[in-house]
Formats: sequence, structure tokens, C-alpha cells
Amino acid sequence: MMVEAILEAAARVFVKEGYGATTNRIAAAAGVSVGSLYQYFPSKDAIAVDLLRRYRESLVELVGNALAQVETTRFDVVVRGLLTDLLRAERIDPGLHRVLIEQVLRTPARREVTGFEERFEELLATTLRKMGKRVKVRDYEVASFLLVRVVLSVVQSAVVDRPRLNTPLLADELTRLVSVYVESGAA
Amino acid sequence: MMVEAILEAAARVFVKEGYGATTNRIAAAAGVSVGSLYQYFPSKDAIAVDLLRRYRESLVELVGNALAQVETTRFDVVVRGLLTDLLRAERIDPGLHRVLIEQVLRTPARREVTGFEERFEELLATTLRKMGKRVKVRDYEVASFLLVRVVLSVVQSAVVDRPRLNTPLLADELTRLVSVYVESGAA
Amino acid sequence: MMVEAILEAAARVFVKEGYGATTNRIAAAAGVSVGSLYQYFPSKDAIAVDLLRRYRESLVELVGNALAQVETTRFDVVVRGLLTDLLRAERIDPGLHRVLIEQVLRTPARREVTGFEERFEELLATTLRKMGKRVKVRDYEVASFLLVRVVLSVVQSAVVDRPRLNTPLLADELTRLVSVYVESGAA
Amino acid sequence: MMVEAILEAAARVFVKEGYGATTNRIAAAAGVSVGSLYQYFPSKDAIAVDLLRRYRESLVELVGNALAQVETTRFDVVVRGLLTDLLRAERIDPGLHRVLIEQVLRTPARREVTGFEERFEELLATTLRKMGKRVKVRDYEVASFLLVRVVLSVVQSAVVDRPRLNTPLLADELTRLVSVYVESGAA
DNA sequence: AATGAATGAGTGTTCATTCAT
DNA sequence: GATGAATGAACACTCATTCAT
Repeated sequence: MMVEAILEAAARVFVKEGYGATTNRIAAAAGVSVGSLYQYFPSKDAIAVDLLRRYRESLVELVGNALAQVETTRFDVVVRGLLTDLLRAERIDPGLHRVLIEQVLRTPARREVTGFEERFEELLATTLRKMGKRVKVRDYEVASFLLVRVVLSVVQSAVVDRPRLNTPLLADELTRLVSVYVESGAA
Repeated sequence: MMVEAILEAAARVFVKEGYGATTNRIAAAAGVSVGSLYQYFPSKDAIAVDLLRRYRESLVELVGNALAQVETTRFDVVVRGLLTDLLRAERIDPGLHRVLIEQVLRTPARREVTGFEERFEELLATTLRKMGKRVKVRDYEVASFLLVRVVLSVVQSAVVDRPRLNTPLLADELTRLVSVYVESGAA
Repeated sequence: MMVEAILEAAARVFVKEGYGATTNRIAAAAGVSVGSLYQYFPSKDAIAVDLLRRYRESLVELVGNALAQVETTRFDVVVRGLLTDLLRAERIDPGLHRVLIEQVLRTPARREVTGFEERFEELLATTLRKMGKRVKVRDYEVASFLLVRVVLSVVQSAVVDRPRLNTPLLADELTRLVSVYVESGAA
Repeated sequence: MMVEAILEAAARVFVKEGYGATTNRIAAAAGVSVGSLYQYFPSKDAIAVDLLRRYRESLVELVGNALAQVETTRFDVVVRGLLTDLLRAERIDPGLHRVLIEQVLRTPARREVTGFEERFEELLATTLRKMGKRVKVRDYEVASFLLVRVVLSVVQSAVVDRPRLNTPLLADELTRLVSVYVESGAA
């Protein structure tokens, strides 16, 4: 569909040229005229917002599925599996993610972004509560905030800035960091 | 001095309006004419590069000082102190940081940025090695990468996105996360 | 067409305001937006280059036609006819010519200009050679160089600087100057 | 003196960079501050006007001296001598001449330029009249106009555009062109 | 619905000129 | 006088957006 074509083209072009990419270039990359682009999106920003929303939704689903397993599986195994998924380069394009967040934050739609990470935190807080005694954490809200940032930023950096370190060892270590924090209890 | 005034104004304006802020607006905010701005900086990008360099230098100093204490002080106390410093809003403006990194990455000066976090990692890896048996980590390079990202991103998010959570409790928990990871050994 | 409109407007505006004329002003004079101007011409210089090329082509044609008659017509009659054509103000706008040459010379397209007068000289040298004994000249190349400059500069000055002298008498005298030089032989 | 230094520097810089050369550059080339430049010249245009005036005065003197010999010397010899002088590259810098004329013409001081060539014509017309029967020309004014343009433009082109042709032969031929026109009488 | 030529406000930057020292 | 830091109007050019076809 045309909307799809535009969104895909925009993703490609934003990654390659940054948010400075022109709408004409995006339209061309989509094999479509600018006019058509504006038929479906009221502005360039709207494309970014949409792209970000879609991206977010895929992540929410991913994380939701992983955390659902927590009742039947060891926590570190769940974390390890989630990390593997997140690190799969095709599913998460953090260069794009960075650009989109950066831009959407300047937009009236900025709640779109902030609400985004809040949803992860809620998901995680709920999970931690469900885990009961296995979790030794002083404050579920703070712990969730911490862990969401930790995981997202490390995953992002690993893919974008240091592909050399993007190895199973990294996933193992990040798994250990998360598990040990959740399960070892306050000093 | 005029260079200072321009840099301070640029920081303010970039934070408020993003990198799209015009040089004319920056000059006005500095109480200076555009012409003067260009007397001291050859381009808008040059302002961003300079701002980033200064910011980076202040952080490197901060982190260096903190880690130097590791030989005479308990690790978690050192971490806790460093976090307190980093979280002090005036010393670290992460909104600006984000904008600058984003932009400078599109510049021939991009090594300026990438080298930046590598220096933190080296500093930390050296420190961990010096700590000897107290550290139970499988790979110093990976651990340093992980910890630098973790700390910077949490600190950044805490100040920018969730000032409500920017409390002593958050610093305590982040301290625990770091310490427990470093000292608890592989599972 | 839009290209025509822009070119005509540019010619008018360059003549009135010199090459300092702004692209916005040119666009306005063409009843067009700046954006459109840049849709068709990549730069201000490109407009000048194009204007010069067109102008040149019209002159080359004019001169070529005139000189072709030399085999069947007396030389002074040919010259006289060519001068009449050149002096017709609408066909040759030497004020513009001056501006364009001056500017295009600072451009990578400068060969456009220098090649221009060389073509006249070649045309003339060929013609003089064809005229055989009627021509008493020591060096065809030098003579052509001389005559091309003489004719162009006098025509130009007559139209631009001294319209009062732009009379049949002037054309007669210039015809005589040229003919007598070509036909009278070295002293 | 400072005025001299500025004028010389301006000449050098205009030749090298065109009239776009900045006043700061001119001042620097003169080893002087911009401020001082403006102490002596009210504007950049004023420098051009002054430069042109001086240049013109040196030429007027040159031509005047040459034509004065006409009473005691053969006309073609006088012409030949004058051409030699004019072609001496150091005395006549036609690149500069071109730039200056171009610019001064856009200035309220434009009479400075047009008056310039009129003086040559008057000088020449007077000379031709004094030569009496040796001159066979239908109209002194027209002839002077013609000859002044012819000589100046050929000299200028020879030095600027075709240094290869700037030889004794060229001067000989131009001398012949002028002499033959003046002395051969209407057809 | 689709097109893409046309628009024009807005950008980074330059440079003639001023004026406090 | 001399200086040169400071000024700011003006420029070439870009690009998100519109709208006649």
C-alpha cells in the first residue's frame, strides 16, 4: 500500500541522511510523488511520529511476549531471550530510533515518545510484582525505570556504536547485570 | 568574554529549539550580532563541536577524579559520589548533550564524539583492573562498555525525562546495580 | 515558457542593476518565484552562462550569414550589411554583453567566453583566405583578431556610450576603415 | 603615504580577486587597518573612482605627448610609438581597467568614465584638424570616436585575451590600419 | 486519487561600514 | 590618527508545502 511504501522509504532515507532528508527525496524513494505523500501525511513530522508509533508498537509486543513467560521460566532465561530478540538488527534499527525520538520530541506529539517508555516501565513493574519473593528490590517504579533505560541504551549502543561488542558474551553479561540486580536484594 | 557568551547562549538555545535554532537567534540570545558570532566561529557546526568538546572535558575530569579514589575508598561509595556529581543538573545538561552528539555525528569532527565515550571506557577498564580480586567480571572491556552506557543513560534519562524520579533513592539503586554487578561474580 | 521568462527578466535586470541584481529580484521581474528560478537554473551564474551562450549563438549565426555572401558580393557591401545588422539595437544588447562576459569570466564556464570570440576570428580568417588576391594582409590570424575587436568594440560603444553617433555615417566610416585595411595592402 | 599604499593594494587585489574583493582584504594588503582605509576613502566605490581617475590621467598624458609630435613627425611613426607605449604591460593594466570601468559605471561618478574617453576623442580630433590635408576623413568627430575605440580595445584585448599575439607585428598592423584609414580618403 | 511545477518564508553566511578605545 | 572588534542588512539558495491539472 502507499502508506507502507512511504513509511518504508522514509525509514531508509532518515537512516541514511538524517531528519534533514527532504520530503521530495522520501517521495522519490517510495516511487511516489510528493503530492501523494501529502495526501497521506499532513507533514514531515507526521511521518516521523507514525514511524515511531509503529516501531514502538512492535517493541511493546516483543517485550510483552517475553515478560509473559516469567511465570513459567527462570527470570534470567527470559531476560536472555528478550535481549537476543532486541539485538536482532533487522527488528530494531536504533539509528532510526535515535533520529525519530530526537525529532518527535520537538513536536506537539512529544507525549508519543515519553508515553512510550512509560509503557515498558509499567509492563516491567507489573511483572516484577508478579514475581513476588524472587525479586529483592526496594521500589518497583524506580527499579523498572532503571532497568528499561539500562536495557534499551545498551542494546542501542551495542548495535550502533560498537558492533564489535555485539556478541553473545555481551548479552550474557547484560543478562547477569539485570538478574543479579533484581534477585540479590538490597545491601 | 564574547566566546563564552556565544557558547552559553548557543547551549540555551539548542536546548530550547534544537539544532534547528538559527545563528541569528543564537547571536541575539548572546546579546551579540551575527557578524560577531562568525568572527569567533566559522560555522554553526563549529559551535556545536566546541560545546561538545567543553562538555566532554568537564565530564572526563569529573569521572577521572571519582575513579582515582577507588584505591582508598569502598567501590560503592565511589560510585555513589560520582552519581551525585553527575546528577547535579548544572554540571551535566543531557538534553544539550543529546542534541550535540546527534549533530556532531554528521560533521567531519565526528571522531570528537566517538572518542568521547571510549575514553570513559578506558578509564573504567583501567580502574577495574586495578581493583584486582574485588572485581568479578568476565571481560573488562565488555563490562566497561556496559557500565558506561548504563550510568550515562540512566543519569541522562533521570534528569531529562523523569525529574520526579531524580531522588537519592534512584542514586542508591543505581549504585547497588553497579556494585552488585561488579562485585558479585559470574553466576 | 518559464525558462524564457526567467532569461528575459534576467537580461533586463542585469542591464539595469548589474550582476549584483538579486535572484529574488530577477524572479520577481519574471513574475515567478525564486523557487521556480532554481528549478530551472542551478545557480545565478548558470543564468549568466546561458544568457551568454544564447547571445553568442545569435551573433555567430548573424556573422556567418554575412560572411557567406563574400563570394558573390563586394566586400565593403558585405561589411556594410553586417554592421547594419549588428547595430540594430534589439539584436545586440552590448550593455548586457559586457556584464555577462565580465561575470562569466569568473566562472568555471570561462571557456564559453573565450571560445566565443575565437570562433569569429576563425570564421573571418577563413573568409579572408577565400577572398584570395583581393585581400592584402600580412597575417590572416593577426588581421582577423584586429578586425573582430575593432568591429565589436565600435559597435558596442556606439550603441551604449554614444547613441548620438550611431548613424549611417558611422557605419559608412567603419565600413571604409575595414575595407581599406583589408584591400589596400601593406605599406 | 597611506593613500598611495591603499591605492596600490586595491589595484593588486582588484586584479587578483575582482571587485568582489573585501575592504578588509585591501586594507590588509596595504598593511593598514580597515579603519584607516575609511579615514581616507568614504567607501569602496570611492577607491575605484580614484584608481580610475589616476589611471586615466596617466593615459591622457601619454596620448597627449604622442599626439604633440604630429607636427614634426610622420603620422604612422607617431601612431606606432604610441602603440608601443600603450602596450607596455606595466603602464596599462587592462584587467584592472575593465573592472574599474564596469564598477564605476554603476556609481554616481559615472561621468568620470564617460568623460574619460571623450577627452581622448577631443585630443585626437584637434590633432587631426591640425594635420590638414594629410587627413582624408569625412567627419572629425566620427573618425576620432572610431579610432579611439579601435586602439583602446585592440590594445586591451591583445594584452588580456591574446598575449600570444602581442607582438611587433600586431603593433605594425594596427598602425597600418589606423594610418591607412586616416590618410587614404573616402572611397 | 495522483502528480509535480510552483511557491516563498526562512537559512547560514558575508562584508561594507562604524565607533569605542 | 590608527585600530579592529562589532554590526546588521543583504544575499544566494533550500525545502516543506500547496494546488491546478
